Parts: sequence; C-alpha cells; structure tokens
Amino acid sequence: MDDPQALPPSLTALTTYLLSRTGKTARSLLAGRFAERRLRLWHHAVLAALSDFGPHAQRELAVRLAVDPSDIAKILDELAGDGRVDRVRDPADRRRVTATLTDAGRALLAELDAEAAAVQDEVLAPLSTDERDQLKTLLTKVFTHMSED
Amino acid sequence: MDDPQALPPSLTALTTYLLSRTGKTARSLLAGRFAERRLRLWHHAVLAALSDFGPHAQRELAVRLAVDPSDIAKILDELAGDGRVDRVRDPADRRRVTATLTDAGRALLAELDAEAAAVQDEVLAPLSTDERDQLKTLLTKVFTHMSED
DNA sequence: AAAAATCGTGGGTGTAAACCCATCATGGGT
DNA sequence: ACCCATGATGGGTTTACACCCACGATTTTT
Repeated sequence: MDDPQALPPSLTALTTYLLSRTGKTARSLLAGRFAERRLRLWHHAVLAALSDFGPHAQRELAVRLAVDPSDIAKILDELAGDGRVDRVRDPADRRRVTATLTDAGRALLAELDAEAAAVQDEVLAPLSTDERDQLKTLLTKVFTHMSED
Repeated sequence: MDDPQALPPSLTALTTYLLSRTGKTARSLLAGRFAERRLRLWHHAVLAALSDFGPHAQRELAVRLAVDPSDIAKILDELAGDGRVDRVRDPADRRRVTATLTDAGRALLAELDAEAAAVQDEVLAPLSTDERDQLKTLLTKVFTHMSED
C-alpha cells in the first residue's frame, strides 16, 4: 500500500486525468509504430481523409483536419514523394492542387489502419466486447459535445 | 452530410482516436487554467503527491511521478518560491531535501482541485451521473492494465 | 582513508507540435 | 486593366516537454 511508485489517488480519481493519460499513451504507442515507417499520425489522418471523402484541394484538407495549410503542404510533400498520393493542378482553378490517393496510398492506409487496430486491441485488452462498445459510445458523446462549442 | 469540417469517419470510429483527442483537450483546458496562475500540471501533481502521501525526499517524488529528478527540483523551486512547500535538509542524511506542504500549499491545492473538478464537469457535461461512473470504471481498467506491463 | 554510489541542482540538448509570415501564382470583381 | 482575395509553399518562430550530463556535497562501501 506504500508503493513508492503509486500515483496520488487524488489524481487517479479524476476521470479527466485517466482520460488524458490513457489517451496520451495510446497516441504515443501508435506514433511509435508509425515512426518505424518514418511517418507521423498526420500522415494517417490525411490518407484517411482522402479515402473517406475522395480527392481534396490542399486547403480543404487543412480545413477538415484543422491543420495549418503549410503543414498540409509538407505532409503531402512526403506522401507524394513516396507515391502515396498524386498532386495535380486543378485545370479549372490553376491555384488549387488536388490531392488524390494512389493505389500505393490505399495500400499504406490499409497497413496503418491495421496498426491502429492492433494498438487499440492492446490498449482495450482488459475490456470485454460489451465494455468496449460502452466506452466508444461514451467517448463519442464527450467528443461530439466538445467539438460543438 | 458533406460538412467540409467533418473529420474522417474511419478515424472517429477508432476508440483510441477519441481517447487521445478527448484526453488532449481535457488536458489543455486544465493547463490553460493553470497557466493563468503561472502554474503547470506538474505543480498540481507534486502538490497532490505531497498531500496524499506526506513529505517526500525529492528523489521519491521523482520516482513516484516518473519525472526526471532535475525537473522535480525546478518545480519545487517555484513552489517553494511562493511558499507552497518547505524544503528542509534531512538531518539524518544531509544529501536529502525533504519537501513538505505548507498551509499555503494546501490552500493552493484545494483551488487547483476545484479547477480540475470544474474542467471535468465541463468535459463530461453530456454524460449522466451513471454514465460518468461507467466511464470512470472503464478508464480505470484500461489505465491500471497499461500501468502494469 | 580511499573509492564508489547517491542526492540535489544548474545548465544544457533534442524534438515535436502549432503557429505565423512572405511570396508567387492565379482568379474574380469592378 | 487594376485591385484584392485566394491557394500553395518555404522558411521561419515559439512553446512545451522529456531527457541528459556534470558538478558539489554527502553517505556508504570496501
């Protein structure tokens, strides 16, 4: 009971503390796996956006993911360098560059999704299937609420 | 349905994604409040540890909170500068410095706890009392599991 | 008594994330 | 034609965080 490594109960009693700690390690577990491929979480997010919603102008990606446009440009630079996305200048509006997922991009996305699922399995290991559903439902409520205002 | 700000469903369907996003904003909401007092989350954690477990040598704090000893020294510098903790050299082992919570420290901790509770209420606003209990139980399971291995 | 280990402390480093700005190319409005 | 707004991009700054090393003072070990 006097474990010198025990965290203060007044902290671990806070749901928000548990939330931020578990979220942080989940995030960094996945980030660690991505790093082995020299990728960051944003690469995954960009690929997911292109897959879920189809081709985007870069500014559209920036708005959707709430990232600075210049950062999107850098991420796409890396993805395009590896042939994961095609960047073509929009003939209708030659300022815009439309990013499209390539087959290689789709393949990479599938791998990253698999990594994410694996990490999720690891993190949620102590929960039953029912409990995982509960957790997802609860977090979705919290997340959508704080995305609104 | 084609909200240009909508996040990729393949991301928001991931419980771990929701976990890290909600955790991150909860963390930064509280950090923002603390920043108004020129404090960081670690100040709260240190005060909580001293309150929950009594006086610590600095190294003990470092072990308990899994923080680098030199960082603990800096945090205690600031807390002691404001009279929130006393640092006295241990007469039995004059290398050690024992940190103890002062009354002012206890008062500050109470305020920070109140801030944390307020943020938690804000974050968990969309959940009923039952649901909050469920969430806490689930997160505790996840957290203790990943603290073990 | 000499050597090795420990504690606190100051002064760093590395890195990642978010942000900001200037610029060039283009488009739209008047 | 001209002016202003917009998109992409390169090159930054800032901030936070974790980490690490070296040193002086002390204690422990041999």
